[in-house]
Amino acid sequence: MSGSGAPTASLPAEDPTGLQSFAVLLRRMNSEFNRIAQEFAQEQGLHLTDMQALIAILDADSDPDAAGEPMTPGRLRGQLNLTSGAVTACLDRLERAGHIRRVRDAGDRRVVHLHYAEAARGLARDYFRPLARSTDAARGRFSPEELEVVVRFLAEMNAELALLRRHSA
Amino acid sequence: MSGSGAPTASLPAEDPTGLQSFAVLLRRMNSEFNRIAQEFAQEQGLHLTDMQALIAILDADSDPDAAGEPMTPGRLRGQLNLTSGAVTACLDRLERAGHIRRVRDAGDRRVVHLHYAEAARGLARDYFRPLARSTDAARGRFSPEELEVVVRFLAEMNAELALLRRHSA
DNA sequence: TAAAGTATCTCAATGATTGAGAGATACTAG
DNA sequence: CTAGTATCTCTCAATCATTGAGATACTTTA
Repeated sequence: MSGSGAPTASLPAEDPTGLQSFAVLLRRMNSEFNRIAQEFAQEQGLHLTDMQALIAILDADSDPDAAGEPMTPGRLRGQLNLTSGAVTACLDRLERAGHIRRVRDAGDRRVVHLHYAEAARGLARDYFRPLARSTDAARGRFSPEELEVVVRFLAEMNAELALLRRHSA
Repeated sequence: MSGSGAPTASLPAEDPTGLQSFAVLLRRMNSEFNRIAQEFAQEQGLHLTDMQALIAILDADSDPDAAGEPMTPGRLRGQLNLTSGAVTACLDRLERAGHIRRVRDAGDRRVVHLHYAEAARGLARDYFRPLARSTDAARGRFSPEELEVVVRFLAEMNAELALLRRHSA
């Protein structure tokens, strides 16, 4: 610390539940997640983009919560912040590797629905298993009441972040 | 959900503090963070990689907690999972844009220390401000005792993730 | 001093991403 | 029903970040 400009400085982040603590913890968690994701993707010969796309497809396809509809290239484009060309290339790679199938929608034939192949499920499981184990290990150290608090916080946090998303759009 | 292989299936994630809920919440949070980071980077004409590098440099340079030492290309390489060429290119971009300076270490002259320029601080502030606001908004809805629980959970989670990192290395 | 080790950089090749535009299909109004 | 407009996906040449082997400069050990 060079004690530079900012008059708000010299807060040694001593408050363990202060904003600073949260910022540090959340940032670190994000970094770790990303590093793990990237490492796994690399091991599988995939790119981080491919991995993100695959997970988004799996989520949409198996989770009726998201929208009930399977993923489409267009939605992926928005969700991953890619251009159309990049989405096509990414899906080409995933399809060539046998992780997904493209299926023309019967109703609107401009639309392509993205379905995962069974192999992709295994891949996702392999990816999530260690993360799940870690999460479970952490969960195990808290009482049900405490877990409820944590879940509530995460939900609130997500709601705020979603808000932030719209705000800047 | 096609009710495939796994005998652990058919958990409709009804348990609001179950592992499933945590997985979904954490994953979503991670995605949002990444999307926000990427959008911001794009607005600034930077890449996500550059942004991550810049933050790592800022953290190391201003946070004595990390190591006391400023960041170096070598450490960045490990932290961001890049090759040497990519690190050099990334630092070239950041230096050209005036965000960082490269300074040869006096003691070991093979080593380059990375320091941020003042402009970079402003950039980081602009990046973190909305995130801080969101975090604060969420924080505001919890009692001090509850916040303590959340912080403890995040810390535990990070500890587990760090463990995971070593395990796979 | 020689040899081995370490930190960073160089550069040609690779390949993901961009971005404009084409092609195909859907809606909407005359 | 037809023309016109909007939407969804894909194509393709250009761009540019990344890779990876090696060069360079410095340090440490023998």
